[in-house]
Amino acid sequence: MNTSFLQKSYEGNRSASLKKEIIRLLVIGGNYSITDISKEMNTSVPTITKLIVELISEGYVLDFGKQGTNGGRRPNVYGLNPDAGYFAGVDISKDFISMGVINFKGEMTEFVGNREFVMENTIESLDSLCSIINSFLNKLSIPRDKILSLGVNLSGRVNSESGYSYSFYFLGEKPLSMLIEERVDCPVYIENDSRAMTYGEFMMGSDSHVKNMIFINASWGLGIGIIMDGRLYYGKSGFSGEYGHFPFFDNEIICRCGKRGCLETGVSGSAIHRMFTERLKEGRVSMLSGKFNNGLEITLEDIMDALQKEDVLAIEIIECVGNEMGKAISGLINLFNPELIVLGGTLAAAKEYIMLPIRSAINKYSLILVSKDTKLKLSRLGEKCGVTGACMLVRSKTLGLL
Amino acid sequence: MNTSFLQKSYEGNRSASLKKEIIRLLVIGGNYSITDISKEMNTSVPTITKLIVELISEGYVLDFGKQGTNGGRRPNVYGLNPDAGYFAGVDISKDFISMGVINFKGEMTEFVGNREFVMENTIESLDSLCSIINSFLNKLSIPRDKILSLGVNLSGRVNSESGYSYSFYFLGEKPLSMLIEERVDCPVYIENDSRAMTYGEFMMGSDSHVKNMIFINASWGLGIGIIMDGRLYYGKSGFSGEYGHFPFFDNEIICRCGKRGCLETGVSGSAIHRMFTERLKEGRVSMLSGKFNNGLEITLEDIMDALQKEDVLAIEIIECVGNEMGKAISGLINLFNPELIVLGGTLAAAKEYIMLPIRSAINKYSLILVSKDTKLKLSRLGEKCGVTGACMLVRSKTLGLL
DNA sequence: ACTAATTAATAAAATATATTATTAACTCAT
DNA sequence: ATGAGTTAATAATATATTTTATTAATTAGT
Repeated sequence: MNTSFLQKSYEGNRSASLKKEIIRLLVIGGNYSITDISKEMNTSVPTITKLIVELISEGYVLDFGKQGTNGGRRPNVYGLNPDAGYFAGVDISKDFISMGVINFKGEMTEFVGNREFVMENTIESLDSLCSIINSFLNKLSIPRDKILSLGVNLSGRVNSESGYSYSFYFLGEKPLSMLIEERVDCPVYIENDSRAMTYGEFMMGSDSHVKNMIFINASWGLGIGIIMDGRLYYGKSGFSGEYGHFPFFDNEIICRCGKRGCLETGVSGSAIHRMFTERLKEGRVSMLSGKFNNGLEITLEDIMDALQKEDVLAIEIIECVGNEMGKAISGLINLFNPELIVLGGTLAAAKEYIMLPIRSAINKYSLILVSKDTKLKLSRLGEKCGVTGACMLVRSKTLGLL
Repeated sequence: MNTSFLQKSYEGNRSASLKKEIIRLLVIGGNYSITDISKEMNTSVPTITKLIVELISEGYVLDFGKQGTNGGRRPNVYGLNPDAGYFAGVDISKDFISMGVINFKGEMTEFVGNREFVMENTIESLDSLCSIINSFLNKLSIPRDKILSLGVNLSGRVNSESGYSYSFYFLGEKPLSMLIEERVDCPVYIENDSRAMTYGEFMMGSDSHVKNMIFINASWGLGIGIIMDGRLYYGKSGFSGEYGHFPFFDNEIICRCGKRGCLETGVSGSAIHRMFTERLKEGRVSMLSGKFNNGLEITLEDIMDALQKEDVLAIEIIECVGNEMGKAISGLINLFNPELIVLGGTLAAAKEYIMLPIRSAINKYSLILVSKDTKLKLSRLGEKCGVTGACMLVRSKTLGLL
């Protein structure tokens, strides 16, 4: 019975499912002694011992020797073997892609951030994407067959289960995950970007005990991810979290989804970009006025840079958007009563410029009894959030931990 | 080892937890044969046989004899013993209380609907409530000690775990559940009304396979309940679902929560009541004009009655509110990607008068890809929804099935 | 430095659970 | 109505898991 616990056909097998539980524990909690695992899993020490021995011989687990003591005989501690396998992640945003790799233990060993890449809805663009991924993976010191799977983040509607992406790379009958799989020769899971980021923050964030959290991906668009009772929430087809298209405003701005009044039209990077260029057109001055008057395109990144340099117009617009975002977050607090809300994505770089108006709007618009439960934080992972999430999530999917 | 599987101290006990699983199966799926249970639970037939024999001798399960066949030897089928115990539920709304009892199998054996009762935030009001409950329970043919527990629904912020109610009956240091327990001499669990109704609809509704649903309790206020991945969602302190206080409108109407712009100020029974009386003041005519002009109070129930009689003003206002509600529901669809949305509460009596504008607003305001996943239905349970939910939920809590 | 107390790991015995074989109860086609 | 095929229930056997006892390794106090 030296078959891997990963195999699906062994689902009804107690020993395989206990092994999965052990792996889950080690994934979440790092290193454990046999006694701790035994207590945590309500399973006897001899049984755990047997399983750990097997997991070691299968290469998934390492014995890290004696641990610093707390009185009494020192236990051996066991943890995941970092070299048991690697997981790659790709995060595709509007104009950039980022890529990375984590080892079996979840430590990021490679990262390439914000490589320019313009996504188009064509097979050629997909080919070019996959060749970028391939050359990234080939350059690694890790042998290619040690990469167990690849996670790919996309924005918009993504059905992670079926592998279809409906908003980007919707190219005919085959699911996108299969198309990529054919090109990179490795199991591929696609995922909605906000959801992957949420999982990354959930797994790597400081508050690891948090069981109910909302992650807000405020980038060009606005999406959220939901962790409920410690599990990533998908919804019926994996389309949950499309908060950006909540009918929030009574404005006349047409959203990229075709509807009007969407939250995204007032609260998102694209909204900031629109408002900023509108103000410039109206003759408001900014440190970007020069570039603008020369007929050059102002990017969202330009605006975020200007903000860091305390550009008054940028500050003003961020504050205004932050206020509306705080109002929108208040709604989420009333709806979810979460323990934690994490703000991530491009706009999170605005730090206190955006957090301050958000906090004040929360005080104004949410039920105090509910919102006093809720901590609000900035993402710890920053620009690595998407890739970290892609990697962590693809590891969990591959190991069957979701 | 003839101790009840209900006892907490037996949590680490495999046989007790398997018994709980069997009970859970029987609660959800009705009657089962031993072979079916064995397959469903991935546990061997002899083990299940042993446990079923024990559960029968403990009085929880009955052998219902041979089942209609499907080829081969006919199996004995087993199900919950209806008389193993009873669960009482009380639903307290603005002006009425309803009460009921279910047997162990979940069948409602007693129901008293809409008894007039005005809730006030005083000990006297609580005393009077409890004496109503006591006289209801004493009049039953069921011996008092067979009532295993009592569930009480309240609107507003209710922490079901701690037993505190913060919006109503917030009477000093002791939790409300304890105060009621002292007066009715039976274990008491309090719950938010919308959440209890959600659970009732989830357990008794037609789509029993649905794992992701949202229930909308549109009564005097507006609350929702959330079922995610087959589990009732509470949030950190059990305050989730306060959609009525989502900052939705840019109006100047002060909500009962003290804030302005709350969804409830435009989408709720109280909103309909306000709009209706405003129109009457403005001189619009309705079949309620006479009553109004005589200086009598128009109730929400009056308006709903008028609607059934096709009162034009009532129809007009319901349609307008339905449109806004549909917009709000669109937001929920985008956020949750649910499989099912059930509309319940007082306003559900408006049936197609309100469903039509809701449906058309959903088409207008939600992402089609997401909303085509979602069925929208009226509550099947009607006025029994609250009590059913209270009973079903208190059974699940008592049996440890949540 | 030695002993009592504490925790870990292992071994032996006892218990629980699953597998397999056997018997029972039924349907359906001939 | 008879026997082949099917499913259920039970009995016997084999396997897995836990419990208890034992040994090992360590700390803290004297």
